[in-house]
Amino acid sequence: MRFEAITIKDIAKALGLSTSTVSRALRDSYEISPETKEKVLLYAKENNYRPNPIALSLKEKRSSSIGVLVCEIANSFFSQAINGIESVAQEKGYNVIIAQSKDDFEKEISSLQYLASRSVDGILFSVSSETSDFSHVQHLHQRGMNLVSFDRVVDFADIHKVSVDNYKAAYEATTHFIKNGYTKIACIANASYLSITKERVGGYTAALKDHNIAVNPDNIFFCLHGGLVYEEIADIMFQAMNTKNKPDAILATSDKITTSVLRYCQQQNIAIPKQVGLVGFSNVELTDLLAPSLTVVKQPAYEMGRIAAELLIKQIESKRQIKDFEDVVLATELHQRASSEKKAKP
Amino acid sequence: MRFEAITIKDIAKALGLSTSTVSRALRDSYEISPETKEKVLLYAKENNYRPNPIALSLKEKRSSSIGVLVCEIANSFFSQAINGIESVAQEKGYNVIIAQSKDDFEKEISSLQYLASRSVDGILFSVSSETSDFSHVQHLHQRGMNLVSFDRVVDFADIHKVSVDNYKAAYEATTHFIKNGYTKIACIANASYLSITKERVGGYTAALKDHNIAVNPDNIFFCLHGGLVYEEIADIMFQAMNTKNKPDAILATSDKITTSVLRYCQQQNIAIPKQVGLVGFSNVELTDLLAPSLTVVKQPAYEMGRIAAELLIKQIESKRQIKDFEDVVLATELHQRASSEKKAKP
DNA sequence: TTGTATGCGTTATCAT
DNA sequence: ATGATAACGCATACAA
Repeated sequence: MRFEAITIKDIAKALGLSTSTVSRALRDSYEISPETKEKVLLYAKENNYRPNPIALSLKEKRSSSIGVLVCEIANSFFSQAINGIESVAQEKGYNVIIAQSKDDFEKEISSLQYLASRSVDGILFSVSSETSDFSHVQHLHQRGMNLVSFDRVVDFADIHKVSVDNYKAAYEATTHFIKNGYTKIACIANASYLSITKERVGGYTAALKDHNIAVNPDNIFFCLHGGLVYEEIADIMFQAMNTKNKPDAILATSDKITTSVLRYCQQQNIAIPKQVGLVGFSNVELTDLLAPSLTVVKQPAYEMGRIAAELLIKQIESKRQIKDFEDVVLATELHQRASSEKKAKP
Repeated sequence: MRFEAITIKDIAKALGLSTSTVSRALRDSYEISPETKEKVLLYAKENNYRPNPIALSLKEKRSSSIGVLVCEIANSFFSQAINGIESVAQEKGYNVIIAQSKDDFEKEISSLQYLASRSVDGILFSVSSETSDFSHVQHLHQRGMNLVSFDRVVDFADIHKVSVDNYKAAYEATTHFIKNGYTKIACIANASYLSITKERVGGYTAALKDHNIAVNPDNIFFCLHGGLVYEEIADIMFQAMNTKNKPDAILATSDKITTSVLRYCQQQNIAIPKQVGLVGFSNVELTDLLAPSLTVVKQPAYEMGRIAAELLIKQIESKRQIKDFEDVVLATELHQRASSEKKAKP
């Protein structure tokens, strides 16, 4: 036996009514007699009737669900963002469907396609660090899919973007170093073409300039981390710590970079912040516990998720209103045309 | 303009064919001429045709999606489990729909109802720590919903359960203490009625007994943590560390408990493992980084998620086969009845 | 080889 | 106040 739920048809058959009567009774329509209403409602409750959301979706051309594409669910930054997204979706009556890109461009495309093929009303997405070609996103957008880009945002003029104030965070972190006497500050960032990277590096260089410290390009490191974050960071750290102009501080501009730098320092017995200052972007709750001397720039992932979800749902629902309005106009036109034809005929 | 995708009907109209021909051409049916097939396939590709999964769901009475109910997405244990679930779902062509119970019994019921109302083919769930009444789950099960219980499992005979070997893990952790000279070992566990708690405490007491150490009930602490984990653990720690028979080691039997104990020890300047030994269950990748002296029992959340998802999908698909078989039998019967009636008639 | 008709569950429109 | 019917997009049994 499989899960067989009761339908309007079943209720109608059981009570000797038509499906339309039952449907109207369930929706508490004014044109149904109180007795019938009561009968139907009672039967529905007793038999635990639930409208079939799929039939509803087909009819209403919407699914009441939103898709979320992140590179990795188990990344604490994204899981917190999803948490925020889910909380908003729940409030507004939407389902959340999750997909991962695993930082793989091909998987990103196929996941977006999958979500887009009319099973979701809108998509929240964070592009993978591999992604520099955004035509797949643009294509979806042109076809009218509701999209909101978050965290690692795409920079199209007309797609909503939600991200933390990376510039400000990096600026403040760098200033924090300078005020504490550090001057040779290295910056380790993600892939250079990502907007978050540009913003963070921008804040870093601006802070240096504002304090009359020359920006040394050799002190800015980018990484692509195709799954091997630690090894990549270890390479960068080795490189950085073995130059003649060794940095005295490091700005680690992402969660994974921060923890990797921490791990490297621990393995190499590099004391923080005595031998090298460190400010890291992080969401991992334990960071301050494990390395009390580490200054952390908290990324408000949960709030970002909430804001992005609110934006997307607002977009979905406003577009639906416009559509409804257009339908009314169209219907009126058709009606007028029909009646004028009627007049012309006899 | 909203997202308007092309349908079979559109293709049929454009090519002057019927919808069924197009449908069959797309499914590469043998009864369609090569030329027609080619025409249809070409047009479909050019116009980026995607079948509407919702219409398919309605027709096939399945949604190709599975629901996952956890208490908190942002909990690293669950986000890793979801990661595993998603990877299997992806392989098998299923969507993953996420719901959170936030450790709230009412929310757990409503989320399950929501997922169950025919929008998912099966549900993977981990009950909230508040849950001791399982009638909502049992009800779903009786109605034929595919269910797999994971992590915090329910103990019905006929619902699949997937969880880590908690007994063994706790047994080995406790033995580890004993071999290292600790004898006054306290155990901090979750709510006492949870199966995972019973297993973990069972492993702990068994290890003590097997090494001829008396089990002291005062050394076993349970917590319910309705959102305030740290405060609760801090209370327990204070209580434990201020008895005349102060424990020399602590077995922390969950992720959150482990990190809370760590935090408490740090705040109170209790050195680990010199003043107090600690073995913690954990999934947080940083644990070994921040407290190198901490022994960690890794919980294979990802693998658990994969196994649970595989089990659920297998269940869904085998049940579908049975249903198909029954349909064939039924159809044959109807056919035979119809033909015998035909014979009887003239 | 192709077209027509039906049904999945629901609601809206039109009829009674 | 209630019933019959069409439509949403798709697949398929049946008809031609």
